[in-house]
Amino acid sequence: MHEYNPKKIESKWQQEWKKSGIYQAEDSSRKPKYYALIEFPYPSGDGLHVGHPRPYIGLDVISRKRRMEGYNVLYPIGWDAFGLPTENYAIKTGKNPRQVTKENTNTFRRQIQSLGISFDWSREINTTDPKYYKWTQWIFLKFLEKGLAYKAKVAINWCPSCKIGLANEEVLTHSTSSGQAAVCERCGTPVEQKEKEQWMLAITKYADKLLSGLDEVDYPERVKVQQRNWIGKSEGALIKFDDVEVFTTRPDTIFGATFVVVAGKEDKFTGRYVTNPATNEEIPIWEAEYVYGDYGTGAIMAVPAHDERDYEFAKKHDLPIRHVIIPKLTDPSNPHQEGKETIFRNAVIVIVRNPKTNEILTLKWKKLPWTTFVMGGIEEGETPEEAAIREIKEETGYKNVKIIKLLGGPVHNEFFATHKDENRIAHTQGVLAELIDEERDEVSEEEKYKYELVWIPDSEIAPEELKHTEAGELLNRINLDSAYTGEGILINSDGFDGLESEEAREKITEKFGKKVIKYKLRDWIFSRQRYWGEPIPVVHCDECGIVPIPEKDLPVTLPEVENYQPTDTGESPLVNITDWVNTTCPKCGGEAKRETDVMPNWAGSSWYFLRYTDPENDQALADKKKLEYWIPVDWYNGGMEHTVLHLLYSRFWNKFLYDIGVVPVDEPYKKRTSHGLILAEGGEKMSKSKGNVINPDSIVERFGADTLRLYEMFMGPFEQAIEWNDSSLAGPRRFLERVWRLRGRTSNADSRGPTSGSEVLIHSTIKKVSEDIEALGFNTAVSTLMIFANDLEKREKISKEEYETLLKLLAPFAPHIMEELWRELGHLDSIHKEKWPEYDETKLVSENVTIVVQVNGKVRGSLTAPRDVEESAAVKNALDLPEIKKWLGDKNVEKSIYVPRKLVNIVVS
RNA sequence: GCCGGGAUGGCGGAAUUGGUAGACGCACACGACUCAAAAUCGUGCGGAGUAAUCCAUGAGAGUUCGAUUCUCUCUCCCGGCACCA
Repeated sequence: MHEYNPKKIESKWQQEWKKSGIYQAEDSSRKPKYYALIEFPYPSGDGLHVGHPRPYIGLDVISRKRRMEGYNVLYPIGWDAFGLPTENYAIKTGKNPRQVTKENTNTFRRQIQSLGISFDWSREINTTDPKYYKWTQWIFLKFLEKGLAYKAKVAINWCPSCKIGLANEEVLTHSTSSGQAAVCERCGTPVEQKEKEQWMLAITKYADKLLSGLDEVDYPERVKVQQRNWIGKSEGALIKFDDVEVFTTRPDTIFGATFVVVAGKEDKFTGRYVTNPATNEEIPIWEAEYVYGDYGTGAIMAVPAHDERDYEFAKKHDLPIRHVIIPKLTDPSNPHQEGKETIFRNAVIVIVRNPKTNEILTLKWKKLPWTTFVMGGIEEGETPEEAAIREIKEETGYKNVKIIKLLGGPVHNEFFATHKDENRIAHTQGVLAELIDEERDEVSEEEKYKYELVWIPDSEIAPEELKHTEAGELLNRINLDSAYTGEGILINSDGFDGLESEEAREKITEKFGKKVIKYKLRDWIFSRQRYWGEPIPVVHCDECGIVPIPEKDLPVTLPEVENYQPTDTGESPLVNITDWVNTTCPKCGGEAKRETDVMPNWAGSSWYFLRYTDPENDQALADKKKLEYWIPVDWYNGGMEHTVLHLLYSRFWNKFLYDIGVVPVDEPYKKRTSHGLILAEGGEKMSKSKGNVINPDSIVERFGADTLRLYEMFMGPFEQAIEWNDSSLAGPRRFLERVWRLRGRTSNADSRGPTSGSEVLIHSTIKKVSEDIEALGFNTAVSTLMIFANDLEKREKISKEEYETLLKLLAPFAPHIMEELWRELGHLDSIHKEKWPEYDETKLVSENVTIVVQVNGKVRGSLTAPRDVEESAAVKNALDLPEIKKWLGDKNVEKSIYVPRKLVNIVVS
């Protein structure tokens, strides 16, 4: 038999597959459809590196398996080719961006095709093709028509190096020694704010739909969390403090609002007073940086008792703190009882500390199983501090104590007082006190009789040993200097006292303000003042204003230009192409100028998955029937870096197109997964500038595409970042060679089925490989196949059926070599059209099982027994094993544990 | 600071309704074949110990007959958010 020569067979089968078109999706088929999608690449001048194909191979394995399972699969590819790097490269080299794009896509195409990915190349698209961007422009006009595209003067993030405005999503915040710096995502230059007229897309109108849609899709939780964070929805109230309107999510705390804070630069407010509409108090307006001018109303009501930032601010400027929300506790062992009277009282709990010994005073009750702190009711007209001092004297006799501080606000505690047979609600104020000296008076006989005093070192105080439900909360507060930001019961809130936060929010909002929903999400700045993008298809006419280009005149194509340099004024280089700019108004026929801004590079990728269903259509972005057949995408894999950019934008566009009746479903992607990056050896990202890029061409040259594919699937968990390791490629290559050589053992074996002993292995292999592939466990799927092949290798004869099963299971991973071996076995048609192997559930377990024997939980031996062996027999056999007897000696067998088919544990003492 | 995810041999990594830790592969060592080398095949390969055996899944505690897996505390690493009222 000849040697395994990947170079020869890989190009042979690639040509063969191309000729027969076996990976082309059918637009009408009786088979169920499956749409697998990867993020189409940006064809940069650097060419492909070994990280690019990882997702392509992953979904290729899925796609190939799906075809074998009888699906009509669409697995397309194209080029996301508009954008800055190409334009900058073109400027630098004096080439035309169109030409650069063509060269780059040729390189990428050749490289990807050398890997034998089962893309349907007949549907290849390119966002820079006028036949494609005609429809990008068409969608823009629909946005315009529906009022979702508009022009606005906004402060944009301007990158002085790229000379381009950036969307919020394209700006990174970096921590620096001097605080936070906003920098350009692409080049790292600090961004400047620049006021400019910009085209905007009203993505905020879709904020709620983008949020609620997440509930029905199968995305990784962290992707959903990131999108939710980015949208940043919060429900609250707008409330007027005279002419200052504030936004708050906690209207339930309004009675604690002791001042108002406005964002900086709001000079007209500072030094003034406004009325708190709830308390009718005059409260001051302060100005602080922690309030943002561009969120909410740019003003807040400050509730220092219940907001950390307000609390810090109030402490610093000595502003009043009023507690209006108190935590609600109930005693789980003594809950309120039905039909009993409920008694309310205000109380103090006093934590008395002796600073000399660092001990805390507790009272150990004599007739009751309680340990408590000093405590008692607050009497009419008494402050909590006064009540505390009085109770200390009465209960302990200590004469000289001082109050250190109140422990935050009161706590609401509900319990049933067994000794009094009544329900109690106590609002308990924690007080911290210290002994000045240890001088004591005698306490009354009555008090002496009730309890003894026990001093406990403060490090040993255990809240669960104290009777008070609120003990833990109060002890925490000793060292805490902060606001209570949780929810609870309202106090000091006039007619709202006793309500819980949630109900109070409703009622207070109703009375003093109005309900409102705010988002962090901003409208999408859609203009770029560059050349290499889709022209925004409108003209500016002195008579008619902004006029859209009629649909029949689309696309508005980019003019050929000599000079692409961006301008320092921030205008597009297109403004200088007067031939192109000067045109006539489609409405009045008068003179008009074309819009010179182009779209951001996110535009083309926001709808490309729709175009694959019908890439040549010149009457619509895609035929409606085809969209109905193919959309939604069943499985979309892409990088985490696109979670709040591309993924959010394309969901937005799809929802819009759904609303205007163009696409059939509102969520474009049923399932989303993400792959981990492949890092250079040493753990750094691969980049041309670092010179650590590994080109797949060299790997294909040395090992072959099948080895590269297999290695990328085997190297580690698909979703995790992993370092490239050149020497590890040898393993997958050797494995393929072994599979190649195994064919020699099958030639004379005409026995059909596997022998009974190997049946368990083959069925469990099929099961595990099938399941692992679905769960992105490609690495363990491959190792399972290696185990299977290793087992076959040890046998003298291999049945054809077993060998063919191995080939079929490996076909999605290493398609060329498996095709070759398959044909060598005499098959006339492709292995990739074969049926995916199925397993028989009843053949997954063997007659005999190995049972591990432990003594006191440590493995000391094993035995073989029939799989349905009785517990008593298993234990008896275990006890009879010589290696077990050794461990038992004359010890007493206390008990045994039997896990069926797995383990016996003998417990001795 | 808050929210996720993670830490297992020299290396990549397996194993979780708690049940033989280190599958599979890389590297390495020794042996066979060879004049020799490569390739291939075989054996070994967490640490200590001649061995019996003991120790070992970031650290410490707990629950359990039994813990990489569950609970608590802590350390470090990665990702996201970061005054959003």
